[in-house]
Amino acid sequence: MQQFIEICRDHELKITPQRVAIYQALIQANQHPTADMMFRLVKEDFPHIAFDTVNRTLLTFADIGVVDVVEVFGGPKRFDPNIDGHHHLHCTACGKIIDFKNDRCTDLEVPASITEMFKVISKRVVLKGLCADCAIEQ
Amino acid sequence: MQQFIEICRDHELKITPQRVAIYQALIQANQHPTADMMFRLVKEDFPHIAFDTVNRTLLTFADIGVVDVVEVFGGPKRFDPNIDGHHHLHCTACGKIIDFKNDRCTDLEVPASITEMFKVISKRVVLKGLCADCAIEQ
DNA sequence: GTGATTGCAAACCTTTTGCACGCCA
DNA sequence: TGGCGTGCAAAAGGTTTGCAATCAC
Repeated sequence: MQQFIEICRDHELKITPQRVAIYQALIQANQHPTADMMFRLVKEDFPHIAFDTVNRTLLTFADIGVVDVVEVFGGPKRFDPNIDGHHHLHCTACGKIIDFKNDRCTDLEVPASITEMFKVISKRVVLKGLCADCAIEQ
Repeated sequence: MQQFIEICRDHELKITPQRVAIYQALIQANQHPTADMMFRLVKEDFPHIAFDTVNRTLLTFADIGVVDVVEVFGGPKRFDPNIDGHHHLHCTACGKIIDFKNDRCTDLEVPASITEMFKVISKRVVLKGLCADCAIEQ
């Protein structure tokens, strides 16, 4: 939380009760929430908040690196409070996104032929398939 | 094209002029088009086609494996006529998606701890950053 | 002929925008 | 106090749905 306040100060953002509430909900959220999911979550502790505030705050947080906007295959944006280097499994049946850590993926070197023509900021391995629950049903 | 007809037959889909036109536009498209971009493109040869037909056909094509729906970070769905194993660069400034091939990425082994709990269908390395054009402007 | 497909329009959902009011610094 | 941030409402953009007419088989 102290860290969050510092990041806001660094970016000259005011510390408002709404931003604090959204940040707290975010670090509790575990399922790569959409803006709407975050809105419902924050509203429990902050009933008067507007959806619009939640959405704009999440975008602001993405700008300053507090959250990550993750890759999706259509549908609403999804946010990831986990900004450590990690990778994703996407279940094509239920839409769940599962984080995983793996050194072989994280240490994968981007070839020089790419870095010469493209300034790489982030790197992620994305796997599509079926999660355990959905694999059983099929 | 013969190949396309066979795939349709395999999936019991009728060969309609619309589907043929959309398929032809697709193999010419090079920039991971959205449904709307495809609609404009197809309309040149097929002025009377409805946006809806293009969109639904693309989703059907995705179902049968003729196109791939690619990962995006919000915004409209984007389709990829290139279904060979390859990887993506996403320019965060202009939104361009650039394909690249790289054996080290393609040969990356998914650890058994993942495949045991998740049925992997596809694998892709996704890099975010700045393309050459946008890197100059910054 | 029959059922899949198309075109059209409306509905739906998500995201964006403009503006007046309120609050943090 | 000044200007950023919020809440509200409307608009915009993309996708989905239902239905009648049409077309491929």
